[in-house]
Amino acid sequence: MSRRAEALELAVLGLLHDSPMHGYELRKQVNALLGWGRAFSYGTLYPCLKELVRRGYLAEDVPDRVELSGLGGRRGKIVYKLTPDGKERFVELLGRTGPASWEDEQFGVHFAFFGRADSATRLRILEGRRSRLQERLETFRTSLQRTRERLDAYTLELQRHGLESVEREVRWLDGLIDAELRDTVPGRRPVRSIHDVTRGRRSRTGPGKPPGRPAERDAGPPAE
Amino acid sequence: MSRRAEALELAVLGLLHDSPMHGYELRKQVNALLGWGRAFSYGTLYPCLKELVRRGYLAEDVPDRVELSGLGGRRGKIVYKLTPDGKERFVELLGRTGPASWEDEQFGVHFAFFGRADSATRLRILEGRRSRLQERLETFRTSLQRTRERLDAYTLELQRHGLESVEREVRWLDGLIDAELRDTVPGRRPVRSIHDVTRGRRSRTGPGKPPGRPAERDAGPPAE
DNA sequence: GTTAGCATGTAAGGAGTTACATGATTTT
DNA sequence: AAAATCATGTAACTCCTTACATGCTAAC
Repeated sequence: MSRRAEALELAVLGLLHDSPMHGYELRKQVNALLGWGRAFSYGTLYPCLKELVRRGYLAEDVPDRVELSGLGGRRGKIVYKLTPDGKERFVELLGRTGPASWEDEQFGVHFAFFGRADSATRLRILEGRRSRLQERLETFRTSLQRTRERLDAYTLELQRHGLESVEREVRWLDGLIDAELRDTVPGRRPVRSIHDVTRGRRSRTGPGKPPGRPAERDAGPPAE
Repeated sequence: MSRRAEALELAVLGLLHDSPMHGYELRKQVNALLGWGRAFSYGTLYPCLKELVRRGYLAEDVPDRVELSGLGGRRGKIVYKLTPDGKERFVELLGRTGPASWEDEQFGVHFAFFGRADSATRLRILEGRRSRLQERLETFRTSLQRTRERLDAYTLELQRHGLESVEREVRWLDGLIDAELRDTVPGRRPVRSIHDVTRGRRSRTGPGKPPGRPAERDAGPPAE
């Protein structure tokens, strides 16, 4: 089973946990959750639902239109909902903190359901993702350094922009990790607002920059 | 042929235009160009090279190890280079400004070779991409507005972050478009530095997109 | 002399989309 | 009553990766 398919499973379980739905509606929600280029087609979703039913994680609510047998086959909304086994499965998937959970395909779904995970899980995934991105950054930077001379302005600008995007995401993660630590380590206050957090303190890498600055630009590539 | 495969073709032609290479080296360069999650495997690259040779766009430089015939088959670096037909093909692909050129799969490659395209092409692609992203933004925002109430802090933060990233890319494009206009419309100075441009003026959301609006030709398959 | 990286290829298989088939319900 | 959208499904196909097979060349 691919990482993407696992992401789909988690998304389906998580969304149906909230409220039962039929496939058509579910697809829209899943795709909204996964965002932009991660959309799934019906050809993927329906078979996946069938499989989850087969494994006992979902139950189908077929509207009682029994009488119409004989022809065609039933055509009516099928509402899916989680079984107790499904809820168990959801919790199990939610608690997984291996590399898969912070790769591109799955990080988003895991994050979306962070509200139902415990703080330790959140922290492991956030930190895993951060170091994954930093790794990516390093590969990027070194390979850029080797070829910098031979690149024209546009290619260079493309690389620079890519680099900046990843750097930005690292800083975002820094903020979230900070918040996670602040909220749990000292006094165990519940998470209340994540919003102000992203422009709170950051930089767990250095002393610098007291709070306040809206962080609009900056981030020049590494000094050197 | 998929959009991704077209991106690969353009990348291969563009990189070999600069300097002949063998497959192994080429793969690294291609993947560096396409960046992060867009990497291709040998299973894709080698057949692609063969195909481009078959179509007459590439020529193989097999080192003259002729004598060793009979057994195994040749094992030596095969250096690929562009044929005149290949150069023509590159220019043709480079000049294409249809929807495909600004979708996620291909925008990056097109941008990387902007140095060899004319300003009109650059402008069409940049504007096409910008309006594509703005479209995405709008879908996002409206669907967010409908569901905002029922989302918890983490889901909301994920959406907010996604939105911000796209907004950021739009502003980046604004800067590039501005630069393109400044450099070509008034006095035809050559492009010199793209770097300072990204923090130039922005806000192009008003009524007037000055020059020719992006033409909707060459039939992209409708999104949904 | 053996590991590690360079280098080329291919066959099998998986994952997911497209295109189609069908029909219900709502809107115009 | 037509059009649009909601809704469910499946078979064929495409693209791409994985895993394997082969052998060269440099370093340790």
